[in-house]
Amino acid sequence: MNQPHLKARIRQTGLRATSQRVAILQVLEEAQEHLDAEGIFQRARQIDPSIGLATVYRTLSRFKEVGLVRQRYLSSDHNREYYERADKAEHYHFHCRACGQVIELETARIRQAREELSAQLGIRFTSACVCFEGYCANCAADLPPAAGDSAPACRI
Amino acid sequence: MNQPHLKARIRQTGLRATSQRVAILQVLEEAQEHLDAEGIFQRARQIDPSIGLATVYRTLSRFKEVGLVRQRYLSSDHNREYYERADKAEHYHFHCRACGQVIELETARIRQAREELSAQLGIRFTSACVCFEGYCANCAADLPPAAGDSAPACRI
DNA sequence: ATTACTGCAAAGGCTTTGCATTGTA
DNA sequence: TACAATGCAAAGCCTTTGCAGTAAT
Repeated sequence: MNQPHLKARIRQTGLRATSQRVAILQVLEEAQEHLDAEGIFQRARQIDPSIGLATVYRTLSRFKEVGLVRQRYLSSDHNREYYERADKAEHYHFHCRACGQVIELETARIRQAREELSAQLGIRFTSACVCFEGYCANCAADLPPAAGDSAPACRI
Repeated sequence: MNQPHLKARIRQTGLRATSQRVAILQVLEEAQEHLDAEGIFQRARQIDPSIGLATVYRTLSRFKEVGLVRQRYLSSDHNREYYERADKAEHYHFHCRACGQVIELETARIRQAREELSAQLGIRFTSACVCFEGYCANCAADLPPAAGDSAPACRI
C-alpha cells in the first residue's frame, strides 16, 4: 500500500510525492474505464479518505503539465474532462450514443493528417482533440437503415 | 434590413422567423472569424438591441438541431462553444498558441479514417470533434528548434 | 387564437482560487 | 526549515431553465 514505484514516478517529474498524488496515480493505473475528476475523486478517497476534490483537480492539472496523464474529452459531453494515463499508445475515442460505451480506436490517419499538414503549411502541432460519436456495431444493427437521430450523416 | 432570404431559410426548417433569429443568422453569415455565444450576442444586439443572451443560446441550440449551424470547439479552450454556418465544406480548426489565430485546415484523412473504421468495426459515425493546436508557420519560425512550451511533441 | 418564442434573473454544473494549515524534501 | 501541497469553502464561468409576457403563423 506504499506504492514505491508510483512515488518514484512522481518524484521523477520533480513533484512531491504526497499520499494524495500516489492515490490518484494508482486510481489511474487501475482504471479500466474513462474517469472524470469526480470519478477519480470517489476512488481516490477510498485509498486516502482525507483527499479533497480541489486537490484532485490541482493534481490532475499538475500531472498533465509534467506528462503523467492526458486529459481527454469524450463526445458528446465536452463539458466534462476525462483523464487517462499518458503512457498509452496514441488512440482516439468513440462514444456510442445508444449504449454509452467508449471504444478506443486506432488509426494512422490522424498522424498522417498532421504530417501532411505540417509539410504543406509549416505548422507545428503540439496537441489535438479528436473524438468521435455514433453507434457501435451492435447498436447500429438495431437502428433503421439510414436513420440515426437528428444527425443522419456525419457532420464533422 | 428585412432580410427576406434569411427569414425564408429559417422558415424552411420549420422554425418561426423572429427578428432575433434573423439577426443571429445574419451575424453568422457575415462573420469572418469564429464566434462564441457572447460574441454573437454582442453583434446581434447591434441589429436587434432587444435581444437577450439566453435567446442567443436557445436559438443556436435550435439552429444546430435543424442543421443551420454547426457547433465547434477550438483548442485550447474547450469550455467555450463556437458556432459557424453549416453550409461550409468539411474542414478542421487549428489554433496557434502564439498569435491566437484560427486556421481552417482541409484534409481527406479524417473522412478516410471514418470510412476505414466504419468498414473494419461496423461503427456508424454521426459526429466528430477534431481540433488541433500548435504554432503556425510564422510563429514556429520564432521558436527554438525543438522547444514548444510544455508540450514538445504532439501528444494526441 | 394558438403556441412558439422571448427577456430577465436565477439556478446548474464543472473547475478554479484564496487562505490558513499540513507535510514533504 | 522552507515552501510545495492540501482542505475547505467561496467564487468563476459558461450554459440552461423557470416563468410570465410577447409575437409569429
